[in-house]
Amino acid sequence: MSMDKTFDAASAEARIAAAWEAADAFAAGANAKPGAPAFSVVIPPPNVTGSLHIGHALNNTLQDILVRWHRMQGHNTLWQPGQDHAGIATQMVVERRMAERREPGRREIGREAFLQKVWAWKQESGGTIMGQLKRLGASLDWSRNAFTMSGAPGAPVGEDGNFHDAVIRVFVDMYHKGLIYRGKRLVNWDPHFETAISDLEVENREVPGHMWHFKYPLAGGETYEYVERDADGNVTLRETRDYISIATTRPETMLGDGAVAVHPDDARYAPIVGKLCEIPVGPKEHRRLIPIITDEYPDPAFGSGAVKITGAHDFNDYAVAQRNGIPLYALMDTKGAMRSDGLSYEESATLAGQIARGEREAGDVSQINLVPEDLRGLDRYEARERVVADITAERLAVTYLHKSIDKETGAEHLELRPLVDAKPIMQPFGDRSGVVIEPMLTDQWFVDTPKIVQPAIDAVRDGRTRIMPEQHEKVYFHWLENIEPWTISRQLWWGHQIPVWYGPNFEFSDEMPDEDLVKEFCAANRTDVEELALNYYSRSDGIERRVEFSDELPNRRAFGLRNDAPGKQTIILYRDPDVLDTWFSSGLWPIGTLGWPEDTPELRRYFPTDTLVTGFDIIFFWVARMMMMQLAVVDEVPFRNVYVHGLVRDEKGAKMSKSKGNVIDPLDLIDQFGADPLRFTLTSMAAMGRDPKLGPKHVEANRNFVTKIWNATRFAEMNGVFAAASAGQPQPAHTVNRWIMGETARARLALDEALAAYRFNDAAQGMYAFVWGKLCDWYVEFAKPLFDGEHADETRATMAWVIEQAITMLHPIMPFVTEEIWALTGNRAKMLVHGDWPAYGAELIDEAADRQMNWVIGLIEGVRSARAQMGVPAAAKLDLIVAQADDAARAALAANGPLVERLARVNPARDGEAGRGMIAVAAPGASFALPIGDVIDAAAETARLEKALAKTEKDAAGLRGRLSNPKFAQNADPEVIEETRAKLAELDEDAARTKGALEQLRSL
RNA sequence: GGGUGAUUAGCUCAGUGGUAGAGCGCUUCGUUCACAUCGAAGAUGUCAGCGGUUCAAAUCCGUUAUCACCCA
Repeated sequence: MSMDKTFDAASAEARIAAAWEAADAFAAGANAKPGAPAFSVVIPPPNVTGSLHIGHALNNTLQDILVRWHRMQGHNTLWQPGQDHAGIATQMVVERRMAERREPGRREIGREAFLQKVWAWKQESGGTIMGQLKRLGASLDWSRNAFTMSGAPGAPVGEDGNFHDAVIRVFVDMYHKGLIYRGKRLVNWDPHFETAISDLEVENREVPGHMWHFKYPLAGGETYEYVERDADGNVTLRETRDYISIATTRPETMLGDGAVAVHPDDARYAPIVGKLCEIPVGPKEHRRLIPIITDEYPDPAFGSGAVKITGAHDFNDYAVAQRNGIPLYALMDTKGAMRSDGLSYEESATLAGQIARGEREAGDVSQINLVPEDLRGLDRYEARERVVADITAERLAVTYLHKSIDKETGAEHLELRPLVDAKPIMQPFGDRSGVVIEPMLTDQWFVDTPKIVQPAIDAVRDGRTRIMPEQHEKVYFHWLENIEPWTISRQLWWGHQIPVWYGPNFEFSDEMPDEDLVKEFCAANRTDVEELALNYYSRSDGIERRVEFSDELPNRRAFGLRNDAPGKQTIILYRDPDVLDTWFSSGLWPIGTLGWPEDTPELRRYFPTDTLVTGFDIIFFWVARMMMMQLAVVDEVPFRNVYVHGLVRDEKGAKMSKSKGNVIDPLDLIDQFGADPLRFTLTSMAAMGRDPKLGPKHVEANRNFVTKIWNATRFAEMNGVFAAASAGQPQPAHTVNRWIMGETARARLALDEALAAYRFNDAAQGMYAFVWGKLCDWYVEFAKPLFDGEHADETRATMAWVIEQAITMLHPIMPFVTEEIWALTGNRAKMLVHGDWPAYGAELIDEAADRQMNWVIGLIEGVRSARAQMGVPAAAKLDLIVAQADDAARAALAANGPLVERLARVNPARDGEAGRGMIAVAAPGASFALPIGDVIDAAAETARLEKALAKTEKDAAGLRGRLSNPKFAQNADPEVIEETRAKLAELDEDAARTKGALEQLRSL
């Protein structure tokens, strides 16, 4: 057998991955020792439409390290894979595909047929990311692959999991506990997908916008004195006004204004609070009047200090409207166009006027449509232009005087222009659709999060779940402590349909608002619903009633009842057409993937899970919701640790984005360098609380690390190291071998400590320093002269062991190359993926060997440095004259002579005197001289030594100053004082030797 | 506006109180059979500024500046 010069990642990775899979190496409980503790991790389920990006690569590398580490320790390990069904994204992908194929649209083919197409798509293309994770080396238990829509009605064979049952069961339970309710509230509405979305699916971005300033005339031509003052109270403006000035970025919503609000302390508007003003849009004859009210919300320093209140189209305004009993007039339809339904503008304006004057209770205002006929059906942006144009034409825009000079006549020209500020404004965008989100007043289902939030807060406060790094706990608490109800209904087809059926309300009255005319029945299936319904509809009125299900949404005022014959009625129930937010199902991921609501062995063994590894961007989306849901449903935390990693950025620290074109595809990096270097790079950058900045350079550097350890193994193999090796831990006699075993133990201790603390970067960098800096740079070099001597056997055994230990410890980070080396270097009973994690520690550290080898390394470095600085040709072999040496130094030299000779390129040491033509090298307890011939440049040697002396003396002076400070002696740790003394003594000795060498140089 | 974090070598970053490190890059040298995807040697720092606590501060506290992210 002989090894190639480099590790061929491309061919080896596929082969090794196949071998792992064939051996079921990643199955739950694989390699578990009897009675071993469990270790379980659930993957943050990637989106079924997704493909692997660099963030997934980081996230899954870190999880894989933890999982492989525990599995090798013999723990009963499960890493649970799966995907979520991504309601909006998937529906979008499938609809787009249907359009590309010129197939009839979703509404034409109907819900059931559409869902079949989604399932077909899922089975065909939904597994992309899972295959990509395999390329990364992720050791997930693929046999347990889960899906948040598994087991839903219509799911094809092979998709028959339990997840649907779990989701429905939770909804029904929470409904009956009063934790889920239906209501009309302002929600984020995506006009593109025509569905509600949660606030977390909204991205607020600053975009260029405009601020218009308009005059709302006071009712009946009233006037008031408007006074503005500066900070000192001096009047800066005083004028009589017959209007109040309003600033807005959304003029089209003026049509739905219910009031104008000013701050209660704002003296400028005090004279007109409580009066009515006129909205300056719409047909002149039906101008609406709205009240001027006070509320804490307006900021007197912002704009004019007066704010128009459009409760149905702005979240802040909604709150003001709620506080002050201002009606909410909806202006738009589901596509974000101006409404065309409901009453005529004239009727609507009349009713609204009566409400504003207090002549009429607001009540249900849903039929009131305050969009003038000429604007109905227009897109919201067209409507905006029209409104602005109309107001400007009517001279009700606030204006400023624009001065220009006619170039030809030189005449000064004054003109009033409308005041429009171009300025950046924050706008909400749908994170999937990219269109501007419209706050909309709609009927939706909500989780009453304030009712279930406390256990999730407590669990982190009392440490049952730990979030790392700690700073993210603050984010978690802050969000949960200010939590809003969670909108969980979506106006989509792909998802878990809400298990609520509607029938007629038998307690209705004519005054009831529409939504109370229905009776809700919530149950997991039709049988249960039928029972609930029959229970409700059985009256002692002698009429026999049966229940029928329908998908048709009946007319609300006459629905749900059919008289079949005298004394016989059929109640028609229809199901809520909406589906649940994908995150509602993902929130149940830990229990759902383990088989809940069944009481499965997996649930008992692996729940609660150990560690959740995730990005900070989904702390709210996911971590907080899983905490709330699991605690609400099974009264247990879903995981004990949450490790939050950073966001992978490009080399310059910029966020990766398609539009910037700086996206790094992990699969490209794997193709180019291999999965191991990518994994190692991401790991070494995963410092707690920092964002890794990744460039191909880094990956290349770590590919070289793979090559390095590969070649160290190749060297060992060429020297018969593995042929001779016997299994087990060697007990060598030679200092070099004893030393490297101690270094191996140190590496093991540091690695386990780092991994236990989730300090992935320390784990990777520690192994890098050990393998390259200790094993390759020194041990392999030291071993070369030993392969022929009396210590040849033990050196081979030690090298075999050290390499085996190194690849074992590196396996969690770099599974492929280590598995390959494992197979090439021995007849193994099992694969390295199931290798035994080492447990040795400090007992392998031989302090004497340590001291001796560090002395040897120091001497070799001293000689090399002196040679290089004095320009001695690299090939020249010098004599090594021992001018002076203590016993320890002599012993070290005697034991390691051949090593020093080889690595420092010197002849065997001999005693002698330093003299002409020699350069000086000092080591602890010894002085050496190296004759380099008569051509020595005395000036250069003097300069070299003086430079070294200056540094030593400077360091020594610092230490001396510290030691001579009485307060230091008084306050510092005795250990620290002792260390400082020892260090100073060493420096003094070093300085003395160098001085001696300098004197000698001068005297010659 | 509020919150959080960052600021350390040319670059990317480690460094939780004892006098500063790594990788990459750079300079010089090197075909001795593990590796040129390598080796040896070398240069490079007001640890953002200011103030404080301490025997001792990159590290703790305050403050300023700049940048980034999150939330309004």
